[in-house]
Amino acid sequence: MAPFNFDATVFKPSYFPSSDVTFEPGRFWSTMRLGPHVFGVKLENHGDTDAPALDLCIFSVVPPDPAAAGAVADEVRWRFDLDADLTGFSTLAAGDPLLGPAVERRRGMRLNAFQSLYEFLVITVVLQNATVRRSVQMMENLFSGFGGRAAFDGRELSCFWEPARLAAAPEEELRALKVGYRAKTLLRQAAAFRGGGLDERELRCLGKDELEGRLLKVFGVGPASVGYLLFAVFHHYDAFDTVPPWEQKIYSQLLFEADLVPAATILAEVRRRWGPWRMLAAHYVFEDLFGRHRQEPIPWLGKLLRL
DNA sequence: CGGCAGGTGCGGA
DNA sequence: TCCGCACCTGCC
Repeated sequence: MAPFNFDATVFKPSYFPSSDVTFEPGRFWSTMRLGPHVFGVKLENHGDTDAPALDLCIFSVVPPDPAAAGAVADEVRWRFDLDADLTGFSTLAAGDPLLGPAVERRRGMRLNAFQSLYEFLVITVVLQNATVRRSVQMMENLFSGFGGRAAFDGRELSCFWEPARLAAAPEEELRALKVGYRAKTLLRQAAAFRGGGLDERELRCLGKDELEGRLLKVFGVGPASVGYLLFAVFHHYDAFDTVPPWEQKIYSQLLFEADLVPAATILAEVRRRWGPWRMLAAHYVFEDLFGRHRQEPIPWLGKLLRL
């Protein structure tokens, strides 16, 4: 679906770097695990924002059968939200002085979580109560302890592990990877997936409220993580019902030009301004801010980002 | 060296 | 339902 902005979709300035994905203008590489199989995925941009065209190349140790290749393609389509129709969103943005310029600069950007539900859950756990640098360190330690490496197309990237593999490890093995008290959470989550009690495909069909309830039952998932999951993994554009402490400071500046505004005030404001599009809108404003910060450092943001 | 970070589960009011 | 507290680790 047009408009589709390849570069703004595959590269999010606010995301922490991770060795399972890499990109350059017009190209994106990642590993993708589907059950026991690990694939290399390469995407190339062959169109432009108003006439999008993508080339997908799939790498594997043995040639994938058509069904497996189709499954990878379907996942790419879902994870980059390629079928999204953002017509209503564009109309909304046009009349908003904060959102408008951000959408103009990143027109056609989609949400992007190039991970499965289980994998993204691991990401939310390493984000908890940690600075960015430490999150990166924990994630990379987990890749080296439980994940693997896949070399394809002249690159070598990390890949995630199967939940069963991590679930079988003793807690000390995880603690040795410097994840601290998160070891218990990682073990319990992996065990939940090993048992097959959480089926991502099935969960995608649920409504937001029921889905949220199911996710909150997962050990280690609270209000902040569930918001990230609902938006990034399940594409609920309105999943902005909680503000984590560090984002509260950023939205206070963006929306009110103040140091710290109560969370409830921020939530009421984004509902009023952006309604059912509020998380997608916030995503645009956020990525635009971080993107501009990379080009030309924004002093107040620099102070908030503890590396 | 104590405080704190891109939260969460738990026990008690 | 709401609140206070502990929690790995590493930086400030």
